[in-house]
Amino acid sequence: MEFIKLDDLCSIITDGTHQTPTYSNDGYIFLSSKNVTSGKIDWNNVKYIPEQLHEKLSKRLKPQINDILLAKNGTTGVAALVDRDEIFDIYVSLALLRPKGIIYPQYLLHAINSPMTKRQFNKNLKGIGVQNLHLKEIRNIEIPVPTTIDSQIKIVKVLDKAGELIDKRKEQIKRLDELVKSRFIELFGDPSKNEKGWEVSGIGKYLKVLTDYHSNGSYETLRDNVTLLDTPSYALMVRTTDLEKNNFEDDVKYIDEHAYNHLEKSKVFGGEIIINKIGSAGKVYLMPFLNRPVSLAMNQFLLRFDENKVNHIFLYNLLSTSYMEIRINEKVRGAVTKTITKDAIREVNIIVPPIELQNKFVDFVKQVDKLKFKMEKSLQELENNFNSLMQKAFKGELFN
DNA sequence: TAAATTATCTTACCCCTGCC
DNA sequence: GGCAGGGGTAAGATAATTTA
Repeated sequence: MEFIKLDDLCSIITDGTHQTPTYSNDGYIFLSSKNVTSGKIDWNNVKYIPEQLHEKLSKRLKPQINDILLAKNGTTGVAALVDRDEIFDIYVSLALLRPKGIIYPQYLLHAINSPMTKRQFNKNLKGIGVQNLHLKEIRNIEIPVPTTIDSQIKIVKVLDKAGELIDKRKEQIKRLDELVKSRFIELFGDPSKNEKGWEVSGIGKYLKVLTDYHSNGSYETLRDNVTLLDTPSYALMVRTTDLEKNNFEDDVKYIDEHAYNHLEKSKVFGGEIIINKIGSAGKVYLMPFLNRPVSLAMNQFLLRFDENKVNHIFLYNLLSTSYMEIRINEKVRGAVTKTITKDAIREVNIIVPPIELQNKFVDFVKQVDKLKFKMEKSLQELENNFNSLMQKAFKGELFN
C-alpha cells in the first residue's frame, strides 16, 4: 500500500463549463454538484441544455464511462462514477477525473469517498462564504493504493458487496413507507375525491390545542432577562431543523428548567402534530416520543386533537399526501417571508373518517413501524460494518 | 390597557450563479 | 480558473395589531 497523488493516478483532472447554462425541457443532460450527492449520480433529477449550448461546449471534454465526477462545491468531496454511456455536459461545480490504467476506477471511487480522503478534502476547502475545492488541491490529494490491480479489485468486491446490502436495506425501508401509503388509500380512498363520502370539516373543528411559543409566557421570561437558549441543558427545544433531520441528539438547543416549568401550552410530550409557521410554512411533522422534557421552538405551531375524533398518526399521514400539501400551501402568505396563520390552519378542510377506522389504520402503521425500526437498526449496523471495512481496506489490512 | 396574537425585521448560513 | 455576490431559508427578536 502506497500513497499516490490523484494527479498521478489520473490522466485528466479538469472541471465543467463556467458558463452559466440556460436550461431547456429536453436536449442534452447537464449535471452539476447537485446530481452527485450520495456517491451516486442521480439521473432522475437532471437538467437539460438546448442543442445550441451543447454545440458551444463541443470543445470541452465530455465525461465518459468510468470517469469519476467529484463535487467541487455544494457537497464538496463526494464522488460518483459515470455509469452511463451517454453524451452529456457538466458544470463548473463538478470536477472530472479520468483514472489511468494503473488504478481500477471503482477502487479509486471508494477511496475518494472514504472518510480518510474526506478529511483531506475538508482541510483544503477554500472560500469564506462559499466553500469550494480547487482543482490544484484536488490534484494533491493522496490516495492509498494497493500495489496490484488484483488486490484493488478484491477490495472493490468486498466494499461493493457491503454497499449492496446497504442499498437493499434502504430499498426495503422505502417499500415499507409505500406500504403505509397504499394502505391509507385502501382504507380511506383518495383524499382529493373523497369517494367514500367521509365527513369533511376544517382542522379547527376537533382541535383541542393550537399554540405557538409566543402565546405562553416566554415574553415574561425574556423580560426577566433569563437566557432561553444554550442554558444548562434541561428541556430540548425542538426546532424545524431537528425535525427535518430526525435527529434530536446532535447540535440541538435547550431551554433551562425554570423556563420549561413556566411553559403552559408549549410543552411537547410526543405524538403531536407540529406545523411550521414561517420559512417553509405549512410543513407538517409528527413529533416522536423522546423520553425527556421537550419544548416547542418559535416559529412552529403545535396541534392536539380530540382523540375520540381525530388520531394524530392518521392525520399526519393525511396531511403528508401531496393533495393535502397543496391545500395547506394555498393558505401560505407572503412573498419574501412565507407565513401561515393559526386561522388559516383551522380552515384547512380534512376528511374525518370514523375513529374506529382511523385506529385500524394506526394499528397497521404501528406494526410496520416495528419492522421499520428493526430494519433501520440493521441498516445502522451494515453502515458501521461498511465503514470499518473501508478503514481496514485503506490501511492495507484487508489485502495487500 | 395589557396580554395575546400576528407580522415583520435582522442575522447567519447554504448553495448556486455570474463576473473578472 | 477562481472568487464574490445574491437568492432562499431558518432562527431569533421585536414591532404591530387585535382582543378581552
